[in-house]
Amino acid sequence: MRNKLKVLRAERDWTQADLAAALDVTRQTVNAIEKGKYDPSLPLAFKIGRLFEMPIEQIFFSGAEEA
Amino acid sequence: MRNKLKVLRAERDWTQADLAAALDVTRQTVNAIEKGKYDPSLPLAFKIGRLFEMPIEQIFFSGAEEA
DNA sequence: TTATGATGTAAAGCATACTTAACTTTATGT
DNA sequence: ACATAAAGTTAAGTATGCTTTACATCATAA
Repeated sequence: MRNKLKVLRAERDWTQADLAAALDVTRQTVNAIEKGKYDPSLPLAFKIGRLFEMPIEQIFFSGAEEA
Repeated sequence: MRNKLKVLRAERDWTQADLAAALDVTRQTVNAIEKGKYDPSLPLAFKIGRLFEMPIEQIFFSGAEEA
């Protein structure tokens, strides 16, 4: 699953640590999600959507590869 | 996290087993999610959204309780 | 009553999400 | 060169998502 976190962060000039704090997760978690190491849980995805004020589908997209 | 799975299923007259098959998960998984025992992973939530042709936020909603 | 389909539930196991702690790399500025 | 901030990465541990197997409950119907 790909995502726009890095761009959304850049638009706001936020560090990974800033975003992590806003989401109440660790910096490592933000880094891992941003780098596609794993997908966020649904609750965390909702938090992200709320924070950036956009639908989850506009932030995360399941590339053609996945089921 | 609450959800409308039971209603969406009812509207289509699908059993939990039908939905499970459509999502390629087990019947127990559908039952557990439907009963709020746990939340689906983000990829599964996407599949559900695609299947019912509606945004994830229209199927799942984080009630006031959760972070 | 007996059978059948749908739903509910539980235990054990594997995979994934997330944490803490620590170290490395890259870029920027002095 | 040295310091610092940001990003990248790793290991070990806990929690959650999902599977398989199995059994229990409930409604409908023959």
